[in-house]
Order: sequence, then C-alpha cells, then structure tokens
Amino acid sequence: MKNTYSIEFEKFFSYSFSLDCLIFGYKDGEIHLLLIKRNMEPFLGEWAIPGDLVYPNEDLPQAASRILFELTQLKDLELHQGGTFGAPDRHPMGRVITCAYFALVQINQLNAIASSWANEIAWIPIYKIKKLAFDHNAIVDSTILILQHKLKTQPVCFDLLPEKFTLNELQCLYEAAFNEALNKANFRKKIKTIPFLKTNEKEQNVKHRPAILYSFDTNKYERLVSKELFKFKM
Amino acid sequence: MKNTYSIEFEKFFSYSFSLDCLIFGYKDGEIHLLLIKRNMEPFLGEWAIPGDLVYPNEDLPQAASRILFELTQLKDLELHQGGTFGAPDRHPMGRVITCAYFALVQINQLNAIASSWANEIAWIPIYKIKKLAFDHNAIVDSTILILQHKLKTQPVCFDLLPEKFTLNELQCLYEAAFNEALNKANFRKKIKTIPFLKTNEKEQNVKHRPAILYSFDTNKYERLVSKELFKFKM
DNA sequence: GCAAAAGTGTTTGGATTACACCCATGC
DNA sequence: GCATGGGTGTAATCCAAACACTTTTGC
Repeated sequence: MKNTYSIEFEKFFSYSFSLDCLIFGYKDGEIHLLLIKRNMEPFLGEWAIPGDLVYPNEDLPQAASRILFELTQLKDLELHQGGTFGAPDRHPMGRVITCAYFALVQINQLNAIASSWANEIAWIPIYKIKKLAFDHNAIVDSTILILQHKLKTQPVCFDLLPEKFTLNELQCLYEAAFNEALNKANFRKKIKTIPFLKTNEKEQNVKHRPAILYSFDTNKYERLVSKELFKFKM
Repeated sequence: MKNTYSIEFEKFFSYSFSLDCLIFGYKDGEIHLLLIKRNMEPFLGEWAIPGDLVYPNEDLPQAASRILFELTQLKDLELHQGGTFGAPDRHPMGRVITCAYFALVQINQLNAIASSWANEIAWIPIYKIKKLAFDHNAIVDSTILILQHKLKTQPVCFDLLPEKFTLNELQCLYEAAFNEALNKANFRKKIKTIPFLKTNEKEQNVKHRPAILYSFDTNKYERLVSKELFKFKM
C-alpha cells in the first residue's frame, strides 16, 4: 500500500470540472453548431463552445441538461457524452478538466438566448468553424466523429428534423453530415425498413410535385428494437 | 454576464479526478479483465478496476500510461479513452469524477504486479464479473461496448494476441469478444484483405495438422490506410 | 407543354451465408 | 487407418451501386 496516498488524498481535491455542451442543428442543407462569443476572461471576445462548471452536487448528465436549458430553454432532450479533455494547461486559470456533451435540436423550434455567458451566439456550419477558444477545436472535431457514428447507428437524425419531414430532407441531412452525395433511389431502398409513419400530408407551396411528409414512429421503433426485430443502421 | 461567476470561480477547484484503467487480455478462449482487490478504504477488500488520482500536472493519457505501467510494467501501449463517470455520490470520500481508459495486452507477456493498490490481482472473464466496488460495474459494461466497437473497426485485436498467431486463434478471439460462433470458411474469406505477413512457421506440438502462423503487417496496414486503400472492418 | 423535383424499377457485381469437401499430422 | 482440426471451393442469396425511367405538381 502506498502510505502517502491516504494522507495526501485531500490535496487532490483541487481540480475543477466543466462540461462543454455541443448543440447541433440542421438548416440550409448543413449541420450547424451553436457557438458563443465569450464575454469574460479568459479568451474574452473569442468564439467558444458553451460550457459551465459542474456544481458540487450535480451529476454530469444533469449539468449538461442545465447548461442546455440555460442556453436554449429546451428541456427533456437526449444528451450524449463525448470525450473528456484534461491537459494541465488547457485552462489558463487552473486545472479544469472538461467533458463534452452533445445534443441534437431542431433549430427552428428554439430561440437560443445569449444569457449569462455571451452577448452573441451563432449557428456555424460544422465544416466552416474557425479558430476557437481553449482546446475547443479539438473538442469539436472529436465530437463530430462521435456524432457521425451516432447518426450511422441510432435514429438520432430525427432529433434534427421537424416532426414531419420529407424523405429528401432526410437524405440531405445525411449528405450534409458526411459531406458526400447519395443516390436517391438507393437511399430510399436503404431506409425502407425504418418504422415511418406516412402522414396524409404533403409539402406546401412548392412549384413541383409535392413530397409526402413522414414522421418517425418512435413507439414502433422501440417495440421492434426490444424484440430485436430491427436495428438502425445507415 | 453572471457576476457571481468570477468571484466564486476558485471555489469550484474542490473536485478530484481519477482514471480507471481497464486492462483487457485474451486467454483460454475468453476476454479477461484485470481486477484488483482493494487494500484500502473505501471498499476495502472488494474487487475493483485499478485506478488512481490524476496528478496536478499530468495529462489524462499520461496518467493512464503511468497507472498501466505501475500495474503491469508495460510501456508504450496504446490506450483508449472510454466514458466519464461523475455522480456526486459515486465516491464516499468526496467528489471524485473518473474517466475510463482501456488497454489491450498480451496476458502471457506480463506479470501484473500487485504493487501499491492491492495485494491481490486477478484476470476475470468479462462475462463472469461479479459485483465490484464503486460504480465499477457500470464502467466495465460501458467500456466493453466501446471495446467491441473498437474490435469491429480497428485492428486492435492484434494487441491481444501474441506476435505470431493462427487464424483460428484470431477467430476464437472474435467469438469470445462477441459471444457468438462464427463459420470458419467465411471468417477466413472476410479477413483475406487484412495485410498479414505469412510466416514460414507452424504450430508446434499439436496432435493434428499444424496451423500456419501469421503476424499483422503494421507497416503495410499504415501505408494502405494512409492511401485510403484499406479500411479495417469486422 | 415544360421545368423541376418526387418517386420507382431493373440490372449488375460484389459480399455474405451455408455447407461440403479435401489435407496434413500424431498415434 | 483413423481421429482431429487445418484449410478450401461452390452455389445460393442478399445487398449496394449505377442508371434509367415514370409521375405529379406549378406556371
């Protein structure tokens, strides 16, 4: 047994722990990330991922929900954990280890508010993000990879789309997320097994043949998955 | 701007941060995890994942390497990050947030040492792990899923096998990791594109036709991957 | 009718599966 | 020779890609 260990144990309680909350949305044919312009030191005036310190009696998913709510007023959204970053010099004011959490939201459904952290916020296309504060570029890059993996293996794409969507919108979302063109006929064949609800509704105000609107049948999906009759895969 | 924030900032530096180091090995047809019997409070005498607090000027991968070395004397091994766990009550002695790291080792090549944390260590088959200290069962479960994903998408299986191995050993490893039987002929067809070096050597001391020994051609793999000519997929 | 995008069918080649069979070694 | 596991070939099937085609709307 390392004798010094129990003696020095208390000295280790000198770190701070933060969460960075990556909020992804989809609009104008691109996946966007919600960024804030910092209104405090360090990195005052620079663009960054919204984040906050974890409170002493808060669990991590709870802290992520709080940060998301303070920024977007959105509740009850699914949050996913990303990587953890803890280089000793990553925060100039002390040892702050941070964990990335990310959520997928419908941009139109919210008015993200500047609130406490920033006077300015912006939705930036993920492939056009410039230099950010701290090590946030590395956090963004690693989280995009995890997002892509989630999009391939779980039906989180529907979190990004409105309740009712066309099949073409779904295809464009995947094209945007993976930066590659897809064949329409083949894409539709691939998604044929996904439990969709075909609504009676159609697109409005388009000057071509209106597309049918679909929605994702969460109940049927859960039922099929629990019976191992379906596995989401894109 | 939240005025209280900068004033209270220092108060947040009261957390501790640990790493849990999951060391996986393969023997007797099963994937095993290295566990220790704790020789200190809390959870004295209970089985746990080896872990340690992160030192003030240590980066996370660095801390993981150190812990791995102290336990196994192994250096320069690839370490992979897993999930981060931070429930406020997960550690009875204070707020300790922990991050899982895992490594894949060749069991025969090392004599894991009890060292500072425990007088007793054991390799336990991953599907036979009983109740562990702290929230370590949840950490194990989540890390096994990440390990499986790694085994499907990256050539980490070779970290678990000796330098030279038979194709059947490789197949048994995958059968053990995913708990499913595989067809021999089809397995071999699937791995035909993997850059193997066929050695001139054969199995010794078997009472049937000896199998040819192969090794993984890391150089060729790196070359192919960098040219996007090959993508590991199982 | 024409433009534009929705939506579908057909062919092809490659991968996956199931299964049968031959081969080399020890005893 | 026989038992044991190593190692391979074939046919059926499924899946993905490429591409052409028809349909429905607004103007």
